[in-house]
This record gives sequence, structure tokens and C-alpha cells, in this order.
Amino acid sequence: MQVFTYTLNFFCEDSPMAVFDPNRKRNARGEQRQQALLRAAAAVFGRLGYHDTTTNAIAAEAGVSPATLYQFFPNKAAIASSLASMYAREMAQAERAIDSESVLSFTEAVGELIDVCMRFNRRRPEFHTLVVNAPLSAAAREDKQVLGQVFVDFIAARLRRELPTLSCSEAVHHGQVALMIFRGILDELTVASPHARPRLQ
Amino acid sequence: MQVFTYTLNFFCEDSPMAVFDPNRKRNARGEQRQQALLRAAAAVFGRLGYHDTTTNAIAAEAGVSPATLYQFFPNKAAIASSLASMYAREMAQAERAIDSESVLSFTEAVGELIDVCMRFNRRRPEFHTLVVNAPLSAAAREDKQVLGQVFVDFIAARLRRELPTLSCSEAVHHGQVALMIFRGILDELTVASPHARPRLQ
DNA sequence: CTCTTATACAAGTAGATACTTATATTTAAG
DNA sequence: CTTAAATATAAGTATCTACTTGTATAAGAG
Repeated sequence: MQVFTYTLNFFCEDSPMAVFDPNRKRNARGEQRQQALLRAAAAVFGRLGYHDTTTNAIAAEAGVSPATLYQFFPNKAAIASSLASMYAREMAQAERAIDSESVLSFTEAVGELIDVCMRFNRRRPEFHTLVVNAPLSAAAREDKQVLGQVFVDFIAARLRRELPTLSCSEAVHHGQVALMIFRGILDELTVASPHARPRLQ
Repeated sequence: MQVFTYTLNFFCEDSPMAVFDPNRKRNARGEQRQQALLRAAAAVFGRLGYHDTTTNAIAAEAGVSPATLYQFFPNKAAIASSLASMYAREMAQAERAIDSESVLSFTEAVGELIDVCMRFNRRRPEFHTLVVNAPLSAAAREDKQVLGQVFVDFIAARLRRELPTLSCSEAVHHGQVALMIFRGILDELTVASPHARPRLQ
């Protein structure tokens, strides 16, 4: 009996009709829809936060039916994860581009770093909510973690150039603390931005 | 017509049978239940966060039926607000009790302050979630705001004693930044507590 | 042109959860 | 002891929301 059931399930798997298929070929219209859905999701997440954003609202914002959304994303968390990944990678790249020829002083470089991060978070207010409140996929968590590492490494590298006596692990630790501090300030900072920055170093 | 309707609604208000009545007299059993419900809510909020905590789970944790919960609280947000208020007041009091005779140096006093806050957040892990994720009542927001003010004032007062040349508004501003920094570190700190503190001053 | 596959959506469903109703039991004041 | 009010719950309901189903149309490869 057991074997029979197994066999049946194995060969005639009553597949749940997988309306979303990760390997599906996309045409131009599809690619555009997917981008439009991501933009719509960003807007709604930004307005309402992760929890209060419904997939129906995202679909409505994009001007499509809820069912269409599920042609492009398996579930709500995947949309959030996709956005979070994009943003994390984008921001990491922006950070890596800062002072690539190493002409700035430590203070200037850190000032630039903060500026870049602040600008990014002002331009993409939804990033914060997504990272804090959304249940991210492993890939998105990885990208977020890399972003943190880029920040820490940036600080640590500048710090060691400024103070060559500093041990490597000490420098990294200072970088980590700086990251925590920065996140703390970001939390309070959907408003009133240029006020607090001067005190950061 | 409009007037008539108004009158009807005013006098014969089809009251929703208000199972929760804020003016209801409580007996001993009631007071205990209410406390038990708050303790249960704290436990579940701590485990699951605000959004994933259901009123049914709180009732179950307290060993009562869901309906009983609504004899004591009008809704889920009121439970969260009640807890957040309690905790904010408790923590503010603890902060005010630090170094009441002003015998500590600035560095020592701030160290004490951080210690007290850390201990509190370790003892009441749910406080953070409630403050960050729950839709608090006006009263609870007020208590939270007062707590922040106590923190800022503590820092500002010590700072001005240490550096009498500092202007009052400058001192307060430094206090505010310190608060932001502290919150940022708390965010990262459900774990690994005694590691980061030394670098704070 | 044809046929496969992608896109689209109307119209759902399933399951969860905040909250209610009706009613029974306990408390305690008079 | 009576009685009104407080406490308790079984058994709901209403609503919301993530997600599906079935089916129709548009694209585009050959």
C-alpha cells in the first residue's frame, strides 16, 4: 500500500500547477511587467512598511490583477527579497566607488561614505523597512551581509592608513561599531538629515 | 432626516455591548488575570515579535480563553501599549536613580547608564519590538518620548558638569546623538552584549 | 499560418486572526 | 440569602490576505 501510494505520487505527481516557474522564458512584455511590479512594490513598501503592504496593493499600484503578480514572483517575501538584494548590491557598489584613487583624508572619506549612505536611504526609503522587517531569502541576506562588510572594510582600511600602528582586528572592530552607530542614526532619520552628521567621527 | 438619525444614534446608541469597559470595577481575581495576561503577552511578544503574536496565543499562554482577554483589554494594540508604557516608565525611573548623589565622573556615570539600559533590554527583550513595531497609543508614545528625554538629559547634565563651557543646546544635542548611537547598538545586540560596550564613550 | 508558450485576469479559495455573542459561574455588597 | 455586577468561556463571525484555478488573449519561433 505504502509503496503503491509512493509510486503514484512519484510518477503522476499532482503538481500544484506552479503558476510561478523560475525557469520560465520571459518576453519583452514580461520583463517590463516584472520591473513595473518591483517599482510598484517599492512604492507601496515605502508608504506602508512591509507588514501592512498587501500583494493586492502592489498589483493595484502596478495596474495589474493580483494573479498577474504571481506569474512573476512566487510570493510576497520574494518580492521584498528581490528589492532588498538589488538595493544592497547597488549601495555596496556606490560605496566601493568612493575615493577609488585614495586621494581623500580619513575624515573626508568617511564623510563621503556617510553622505552616500544617507542619500541612498533618502532615495530608497523602503530599503530600511525591507531589511529590518521582511523575512529575506538566503540570497538577500547574503547581499545585505556583504553590504555591511563593505562598509566595515571601508572604515577599517582608511583607519589603518591613518594609523598604521592599529592592529587589523582592532580596525575591523572599529568599523563594526561605526556601522552599528550609523544604523542607529538612520533609524531616527527619515527626517532631519544634515543635522546629525557632523558629529559622527 | 439627518437630525432624526442623529438623535436616534445619540440616545439609542446601538452600543456594541462593549465587552471591554475601561471603568469596570475589578475584583482580586480580575486584577490577577490582567497581570497574568500582561506577563503572558510579554512572553509571547518576546518570542515572536509584535506582528506574529496573536491574541489567541497570548490567551493560551495565560491559560484563559480568547474571550477572557477582551474583558481586560480592548484590543491587541492596547496590550502592547500597556506593556510599553510600563517598561518605559520603569526604565526611566532606573535611569533617574543612577548616581543620584553625583559622586561619579562623567565616564563612570555614562558607563552606568549604558549598563542599566543594557540590563533592562536583556531582561525585557520584548520592549524593543513593542517600541519599534507596535502601533502604540498616544499615552505609550508619550512615555517612550519621556524615556528618551531622560536619557538625553542625563547625558547633557553630566556633560555640562564636565565641560562648563559647553552651551546648553550643544549639550542636549550631544545627548540626542548619544541616544541614537545607543539605539543603533541595541538593534544589533540581542546577542553578543559585553563585547561592544567598552568602545562607547 | 500554426502551434507552443508567455501573459493576463475574473473570480475565486483557504486559512488565519482579531474580536463578539450568548450564556454560565463566581464574587461580594447589602 | 439575594442580587447585581464581575469573571469566564464555548462557539462562533467577519474580514482580510496570500495565493489559485480556469480560461482567454498576445507573441513569436519555425
